[in-house]
Amino acid sequence: MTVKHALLALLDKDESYGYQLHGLMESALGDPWSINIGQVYSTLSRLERDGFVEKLPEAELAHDDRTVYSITRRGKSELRRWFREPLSRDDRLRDDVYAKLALSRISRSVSPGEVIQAQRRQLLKELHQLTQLRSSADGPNELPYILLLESAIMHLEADLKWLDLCEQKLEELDATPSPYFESRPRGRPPKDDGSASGA
Amino acid sequence: MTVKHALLALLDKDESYGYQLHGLMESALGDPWSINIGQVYSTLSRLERDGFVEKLPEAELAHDDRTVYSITRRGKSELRRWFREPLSRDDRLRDDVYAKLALSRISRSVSPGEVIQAQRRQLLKELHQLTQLRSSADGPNELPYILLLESAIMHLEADLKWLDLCEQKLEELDATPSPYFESRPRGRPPKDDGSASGA
DNA sequence: AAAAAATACATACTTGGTATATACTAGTGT
DNA sequence: ACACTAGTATATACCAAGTATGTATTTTTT
Repeated sequence: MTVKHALLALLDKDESYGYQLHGLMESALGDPWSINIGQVYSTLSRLERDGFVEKLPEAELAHDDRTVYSITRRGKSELRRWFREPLSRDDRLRDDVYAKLALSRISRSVSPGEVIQAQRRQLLKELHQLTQLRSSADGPNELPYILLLESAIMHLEADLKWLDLCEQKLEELDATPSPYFESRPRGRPPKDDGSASGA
Repeated sequence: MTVKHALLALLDKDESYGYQLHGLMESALGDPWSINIGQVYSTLSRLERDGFVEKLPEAELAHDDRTVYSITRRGKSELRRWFREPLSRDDRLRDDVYAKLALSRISRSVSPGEVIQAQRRQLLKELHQLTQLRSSADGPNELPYILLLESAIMHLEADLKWLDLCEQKLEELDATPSPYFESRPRGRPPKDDGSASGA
């Protein structure tokens, strides 16, 4: 979703063509947002299909080897809509690490403790790297980049605190015998052969 | 990626079929991870293609209308690999809200302040909802779900703190006249017509 | 002049995800 | 008894996002 609107925003500032948009996007949003050049072209053609951008007539072009796009009225209104609409963070409830941890309790091919430890090592490594970057990024023009780093750092710290919480809670669990993470199908039971355990 | 390994983990516990796996996945990982049933089948066929799972021979089936899969040796080893390998969080550097904020400074069709405010309202709303859920989820069997909620809450709080930081930094910026978020292409300059400003 | 790098676009492919079509079974109401 | 609804079960078509690759031209470097 965001790539689409990033291109719209860039085109809202000035008409442009695929290759240039690719560079603009990287310089506007930084390395982590630099996308595959091919994606620029496919996204542009989808935007054109939906009437958000249009090709400049060739007559106005200085170079026949470039396909220059400009934003349309529909595109501008879509962009405004996107800007005003806040982004939902409910995808935070679909966390990969959580899933892995939960699955590790089911599958027994690895212990949750191991998963937590390995994950913590990784997070500490990444936190270290980001902190390095953060302290070396001090130029006055780097404010946006610094804000991005701060964001990532804050979330990494939250991840680490959460791992501690998990470890603690799981220890409490292991002390008691009750079976958590019990997993059984919701619907009709497996019906192996017509035998025992009928409701 | 995770859906693939979730199915592997479930099959590692016990052989199963698509429809059942769908239910198992929901009861093991909770609502936010409940996926479209169609995705189970396409993921299973990809897993089969890659040799991670295989269909049970029909002879062993009690019901000819079910396609039961079991995990293979390759599948088990892939699963172990995934469990031991920590997940990278470097995608935290590709934050949608950050991108939106940066783009809002470029496009001028909306002010960064507005974006921050709208986003904060949204986050507060979501935080409220999660806090409600958190306090009503107190059954002993809900520990995993509680951990998930805690995680989401912690990250929402980080988001909110980050928005405050942004607001503050942007105010400092607006007080000074220097042009941040300057965006120019990296490569060859636009070459409009063969005229001024040649290198 | 030749080699390397940058510019520019397009297409094929993979993956993740949604929507939809189909068919069968079991229970429920009238 | 009949229709309706809900549940079980699979498969396919479709779309969007993203990667890899192919190709051609131009500019810069050696």
